[in-house]
Amino acid sequence: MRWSQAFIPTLRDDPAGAEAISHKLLVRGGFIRQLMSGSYSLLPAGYRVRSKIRRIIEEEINAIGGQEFLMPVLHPGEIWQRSGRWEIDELFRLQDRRGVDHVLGLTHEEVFALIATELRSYKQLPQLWYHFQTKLRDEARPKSGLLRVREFVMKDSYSLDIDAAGQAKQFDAHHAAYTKIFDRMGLDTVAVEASSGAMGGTDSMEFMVASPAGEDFVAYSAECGYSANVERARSRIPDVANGDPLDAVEKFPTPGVRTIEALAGFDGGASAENQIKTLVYIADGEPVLALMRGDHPLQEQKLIDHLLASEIRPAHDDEIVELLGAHAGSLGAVGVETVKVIADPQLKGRVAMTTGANEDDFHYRGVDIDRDIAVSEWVDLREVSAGEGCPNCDGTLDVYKAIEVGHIFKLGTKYSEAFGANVLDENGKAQPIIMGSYGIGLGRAVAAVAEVYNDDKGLVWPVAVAPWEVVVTLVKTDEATLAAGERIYSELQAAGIDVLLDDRNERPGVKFNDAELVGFPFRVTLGPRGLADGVAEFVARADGDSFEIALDSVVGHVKGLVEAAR
RNA sequence: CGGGACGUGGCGCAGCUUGGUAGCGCGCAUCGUUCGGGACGAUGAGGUCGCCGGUUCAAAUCCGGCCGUCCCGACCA
Repeated sequence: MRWSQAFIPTLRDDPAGAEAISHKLLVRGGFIRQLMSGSYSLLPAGYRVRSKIRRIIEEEINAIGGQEFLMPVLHPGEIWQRSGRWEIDELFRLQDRRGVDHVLGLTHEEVFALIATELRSYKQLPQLWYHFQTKLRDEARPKSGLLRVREFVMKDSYSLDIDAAGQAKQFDAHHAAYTKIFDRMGLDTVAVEASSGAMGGTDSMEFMVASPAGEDFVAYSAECGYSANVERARSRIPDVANGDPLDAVEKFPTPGVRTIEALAGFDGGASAENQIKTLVYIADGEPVLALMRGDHPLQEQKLIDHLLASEIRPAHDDEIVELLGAHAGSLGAVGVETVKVIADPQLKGRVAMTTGANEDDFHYRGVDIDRDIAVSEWVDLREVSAGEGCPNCDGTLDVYKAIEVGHIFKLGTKYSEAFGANVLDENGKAQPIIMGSYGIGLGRAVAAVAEVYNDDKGLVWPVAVAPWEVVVTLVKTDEATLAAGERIYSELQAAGIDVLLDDRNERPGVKFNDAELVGFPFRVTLGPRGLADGVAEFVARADGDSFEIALDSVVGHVKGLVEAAR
């Protein structure tokens, strides 16, 4: 391709309102343009990057036995009702001219499970099916350019097995393949324990790339390598000494006290670690009380995961009053028997605690959890913080921001049961197929690479995903330079290198700056000065070091570097 | 969904408080001089000032409604 005819609309200014580096640079470099909120057009350079990422994924999934499909994006609403996912807020629903419900797929478990009903025998398993297809999600808040969008292409694969051992094998194969895929893209990922959310299933792991533009928080221990999304992370914290127990709870007035801090500062109150925080949630329409130590934050996802709820929310004030008889700020679980009470294990064995009395402006002191509160379930609900102890070693946890670039799930039989995807086992008995699902969003992967590989001049693509591997920059477009450029350009092409010839009639500074903004890994510069001596200039974008190289050696040198880095 | 901000040539912005001629930088076109790190001069093209309504002799500017976009939070398979 010659730059004079290529559509690479570079911009001097950052797009208005953009914050994320990848967003700014992908727009400025002429890779993407926004169509509407959460929807981007890929321009030729952007599409080239995405295609290279797609190719890497395809190779690695084929290598573990994947068979490529292509499923529709428009689905009958009925299958989403059958799987129980019809109510998901992010689901785009629409009706055809007859008024029949349809949905735009936000993943493809339903459709693949439906095809899997054609499997008859355990002898046909295992299967590994995948496709690259557009997903549509009505996101509450699209943001950061390509990082969080409403329409994107995802590689999603689905494993089908007769038993848990088979599934574990395919799960591990994906784990290894994903590690390779991200490594080839130049991304340094950590696989972390994750919540499976409304996807269902038992186990899931997310592949995380550390980045300030990320939306997830990962807790990790440098000493043992423990890594978990804070939605799931556990930690070790010191025990708190109990105060002196009382024979019975004692109600006392606390006028105007509505918060943990206020009660801690109240004469006759209690420090935060000696308080029980009572949170009221509505989970799929049912109220539930979550009890935490006063100074501990609740991690909502842990509550969702435990309840297997598809939707939870804090209760509204009127619901709280109706349920407990008091407003938030005076709530407690003492004597509560009609509502499910879930307590964080940090409260286990605690006595002499203070909590709300379910009467405005009154609290109880001397609460003994085991004696006074009917805890239905003890569940870890606490969100960890940096500096706490690692649950697996003597080390300390750090917490960092990360981009989720891949997610792998063990789904179990949720979808196969919903669709009757069974096979006969060796005893002739029908068994539901055990499924796994595995996803990588292509656009987010492009953005993640851009987040990691950039500097103050622009993008710095790794060779394996660069839109073009080399740019041949002509400092002048006089006849001799143009001829030399054309010659090197066609030789590079013949050598199988992705090369762009910058034959634009622009000043050198403009060309150099554009080349750096777009982020070509290598640049070969030709000008009358060097040509007189039979040399070109060679520079690698990553380190910026340049040197002169004989014209005859250019192609060999570039070829060697590119092939080593692909 | 809660909070905040913004919407004016292709891009980035000023103008709005105090109503009256639509402006700047970049980009674009033509010509000339230049040209190994975002050149200079001259000429020129390009704008329903997000939309609808109201106030007014007169609205980019004041008022109301709506739409759109971004940021923070909530949420997020």
